[in-house]
Amino acid sequence: MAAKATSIDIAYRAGVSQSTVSRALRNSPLVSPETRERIKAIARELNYKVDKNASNLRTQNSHTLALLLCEDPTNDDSLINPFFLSMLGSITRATARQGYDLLVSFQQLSEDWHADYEDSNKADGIILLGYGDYMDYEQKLEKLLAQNTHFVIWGAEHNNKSVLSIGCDNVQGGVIATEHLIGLGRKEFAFLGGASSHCPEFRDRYLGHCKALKAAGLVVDKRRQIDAISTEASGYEAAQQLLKKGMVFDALFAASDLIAIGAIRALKEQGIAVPEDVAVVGYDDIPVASFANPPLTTVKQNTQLAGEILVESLLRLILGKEVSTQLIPTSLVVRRSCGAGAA
Amino acid sequence: MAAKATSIDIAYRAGVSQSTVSRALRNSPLVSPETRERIKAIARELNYKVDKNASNLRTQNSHTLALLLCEDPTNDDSLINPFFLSMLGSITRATARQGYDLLVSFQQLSEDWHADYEDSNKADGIILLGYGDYMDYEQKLEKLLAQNTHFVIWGAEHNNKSVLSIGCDNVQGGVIATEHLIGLGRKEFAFLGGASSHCPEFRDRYLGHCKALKAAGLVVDKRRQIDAISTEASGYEAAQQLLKKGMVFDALFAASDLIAIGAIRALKEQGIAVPEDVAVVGYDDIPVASFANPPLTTVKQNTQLAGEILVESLLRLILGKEVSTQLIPTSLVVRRSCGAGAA
DNA sequence: CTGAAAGCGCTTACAG
DNA sequence: CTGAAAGCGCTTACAG
Repeated sequence: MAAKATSIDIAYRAGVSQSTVSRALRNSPLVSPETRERIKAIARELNYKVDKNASNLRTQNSHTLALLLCEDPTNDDSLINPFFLSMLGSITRATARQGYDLLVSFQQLSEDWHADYEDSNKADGIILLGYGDYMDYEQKLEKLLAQNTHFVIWGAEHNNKSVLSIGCDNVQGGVIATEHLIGLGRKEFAFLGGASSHCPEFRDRYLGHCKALKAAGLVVDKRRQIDAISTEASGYEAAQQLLKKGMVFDALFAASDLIAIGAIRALKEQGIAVPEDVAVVGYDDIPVASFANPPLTTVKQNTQLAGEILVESLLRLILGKEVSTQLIPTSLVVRRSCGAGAA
Repeated sequence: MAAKATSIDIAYRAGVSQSTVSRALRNSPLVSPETRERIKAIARELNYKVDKNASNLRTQNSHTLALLLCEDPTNDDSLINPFFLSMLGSITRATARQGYDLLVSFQQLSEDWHADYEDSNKADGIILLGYGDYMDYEQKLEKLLAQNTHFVIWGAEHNNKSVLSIGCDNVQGGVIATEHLIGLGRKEFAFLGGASSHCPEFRDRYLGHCKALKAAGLVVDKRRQIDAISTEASGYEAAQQLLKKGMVFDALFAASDLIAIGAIRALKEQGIAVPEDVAVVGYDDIPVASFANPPLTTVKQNTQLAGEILVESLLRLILGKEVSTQLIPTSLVVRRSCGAGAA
């Protein structure tokens, strides 16, 4: 394998200094167009690429962002939440579009994650992507702040206002899902998913849910809210609990699609028809949602936009520009599980 | 923000030379245990992290791998094949376990991808992950080879033997799916998915399918093979074509789960019961498979193992150790769509 | 066991 | 417009 070409090799062939090569390749106006083209031609020929380690060392920035996926350690069996996949896709694209590279890693594997990337100059900033429970990371976030690390987290607004967070408007999502069901004539609601602040996304969805109920003059019955985590099994169990308690309801709003799908299975087993007896709406619009039986009406998060805003905000933060916590609106995808006409 | 600490700052505080600091932090046996601990304590206190750009520049390797997702440009709407997500997860984990970082990018966005990472010393090697059709990349692969880039591709064995490929044994997958259906008494088979070498994974699944049929003394009817790409819509359409041609069959093997799900929809629309009239087996075991109606029997690829082997092989290649193209065995996940007893 | 020194390949003031 | 030179922060022979 021929040794990799350096700017000195090019300088030698072009008969100029190494500084000129560097300038030409960076399109500096200080170098004459002819010289620049000649140098570029030689660079192409030698398959030259600027050594990022050297240029990053010199300029003290890496043009790289790091994405940390903070997952529940429960589902480590290579089962990533499909919502994250979608986010990963849009973040990857947004990062590339901005001319940055993206390092990806999982939180579990690096005890020392809070410092790993930016402190070692491998990344200029960090995106934290996790579902819900950032409480566990509280201390680590503090440390990140203390170290002046540039980072942005996905999710609900954080208690600490200095933490920049970008997330979908979960309250609004809860509202539109509930309003839709109310509009279809439903009156007795159940909600599956955590309502504690330990799970801020779910809590906000529940808050939106309650807000819409109150606005419509409907009862909020705390007994019809059952905690659940975002798995099919948990949704199944939560719905069973609800039925075992003898609760009567004609509408069910689940804090995630997986919960909704598990709940539908439990309802069906008890001979309860969806949507005839109970209308169901989920949250996330994961790919499975459209294949559920009946196809699931759900609140969709705009992951495309979310990824772009995450990356853009982080970049602004890195550049010292003004940034602010943002909420991204959600939209309802109507399918059959809610009892509306749609296919 | 306090300037980042360097090894010189530590040396100053510890009253030793910078060389000694570097040695201590790298656990060199050349430095006395007491000195080492003292230096490490100071490093911790100052929140010091080795500057990767500097160390990589010096050692000329990056301890980073790059993952290039080569997707069909058709589904760029942040819709990544869930199979890739699973692979991404296991590759990320395997990479971290080996002490490497992982850069992720999508092929579409970087015209010049073949050279981007390794040539700029940002990565020591590249993993190419794509579904099927590497023909489009043929030239780029040649270039990678010519440049002596370290890379490994996911998928079927490549014509060019110098290309290191790791993939699941698609022929064997086709065999076990078909044998299972034969064991259930099915006799007339249809196959949905490309059979040309343009789509090597699908072709191999088809070859395995035919192999099993022949071994059982059953007919291989080319008219019952319809091309399809890995989408629900394509599967739906392919099944419709099959029916329109008046083909009779009691078993259907689809080259992917999405194709199978689309096909089931088409069959149902024609009043054909699955699995009673036609038993169906898919391929991939994507999350949707277990939620399909009926739940889909499918061939599962061991993504966990695959990710590990990809990473390990690439690392061996980088280190100049011996490596060889490998096939990973597949397994059948039996659900209801094939007509076997399982739930 | 430790230190002084070279050098990885760039970028960018500084001097013409 | 161009070149000579410094320096980014490390690692590692070399010399003790």
